[in-house]
Amino acid sequence: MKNLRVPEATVTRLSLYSRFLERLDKMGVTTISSGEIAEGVGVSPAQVRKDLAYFGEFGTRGVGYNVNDLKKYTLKILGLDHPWSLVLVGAGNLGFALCTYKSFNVRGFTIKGTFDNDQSKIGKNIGELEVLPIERFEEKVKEYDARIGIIAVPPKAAQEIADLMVDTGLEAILNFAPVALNIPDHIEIRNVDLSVKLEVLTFNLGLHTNK
Amino acid sequence: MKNLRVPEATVTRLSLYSRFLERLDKMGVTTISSGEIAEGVGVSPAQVRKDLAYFGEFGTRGVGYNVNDLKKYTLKILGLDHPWSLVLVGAGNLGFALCTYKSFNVRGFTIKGTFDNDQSKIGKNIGELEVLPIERFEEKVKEYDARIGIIAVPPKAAQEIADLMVDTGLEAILNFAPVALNIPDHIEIRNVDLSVKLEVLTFNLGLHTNK
DNA sequence: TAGATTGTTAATCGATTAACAATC
DNA sequence: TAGATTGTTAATCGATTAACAATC
Repeated sequence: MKNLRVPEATVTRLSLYSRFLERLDKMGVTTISSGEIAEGVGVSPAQVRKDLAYFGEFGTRGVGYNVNDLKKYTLKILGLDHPWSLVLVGAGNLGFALCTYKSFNVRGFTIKGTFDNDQSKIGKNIGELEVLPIERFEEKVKEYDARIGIIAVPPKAAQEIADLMVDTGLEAILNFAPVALNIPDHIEIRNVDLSVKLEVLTFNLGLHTNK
Repeated sequence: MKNLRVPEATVTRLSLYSRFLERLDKMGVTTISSGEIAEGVGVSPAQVRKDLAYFGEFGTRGVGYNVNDLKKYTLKILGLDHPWSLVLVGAGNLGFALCTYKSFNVRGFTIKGTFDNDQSKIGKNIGELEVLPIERFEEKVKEYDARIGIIAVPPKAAQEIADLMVDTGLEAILNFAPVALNIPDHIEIRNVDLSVKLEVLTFNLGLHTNK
């Protein structure tokens, strides 16, 4: 089944399958069933097959999937068959953690530039990366050919930085600031909202206690 | 409509409403309509009313909602009418960033203890918080009366730490390690998966380019 | 051939949206 | 009263699950 609108939940799971397959591949596993993938990432076997079916027929009936092939297909589908250059604004503790976050590199993401407007941070190094003044943002985005920006500034500064990213021509934003950003429709944006996740937990803990 | 099963998406949005209401309340806004809340967090007005209706009738027809009251109700529903003590394992860059993350405190979350098994990290300070050896985890969880644990260790160590948290009697886990953890059903777990979010972005950028 | 597992369809389940009566 | 906005129901939409024929 090609060319259907793909649910975002499917894309999210595809990313999980992909990472799991990469691990299996490194371990030398050559063949795997939908049931084993399902168990490995915590979903149902039918779901795995349905998700993959959006993009093609990758398996062999009676046998399963070739791990290395399926790994490559999933990477291709996710756009990870080539590396991605990112830029990050906000060289605070979170920005620092993201710049040094190993799992990004494994998947082909490299933060090429980090920016801040705080004089006490500019010029300092994060690994091999020098924190640059926000004034040099546009210049560097072009130089690195970055299409994705990460926002790791305090809530109050987030909209301003989002505007800057849009104006500079970035196409996608990963936002860690806990605010809803106003962004034109043609820009992809996803929020990583740390408090919200915790609050889902406290809500559920409350449910148990009250019953 | 009380006592229905509440969709997780509703809880997530409730958390967004709650934070938005807190901001409005601080700004001195006293009354607000579902349409204004909707605009503030980026959903539809019908959705706001439907979400709130799971928990009661908080508004006045023809008028809207009292900001301060609704703020308090949402906090109560989310279990945020009292503070929460958290413990965190993994004093790397991400653990450090989480320990110093301001937005947690605003919502009543305090990381009371940080643990690691790396001798080079133990004894160091994160703010006023001393990094303790993992051996003292259980003792301190009891002391702090913590019910929620945060996992910020490398993928390979994550399952082991999850087991430790379960054995210690924690009831909920926020996992930042990019692996699926095996956890008994009665423990609440949510994953914050940074790469996955980026990959949803690259997938979507690919869609645009291919058309 | 017998056993296993995929790909796909149909059935189920759940969430969102639209519409509007109730009511301030 | 007229205008505004909620709470709720019904309609729509979409995603997940179950089942099974196809086929290795």
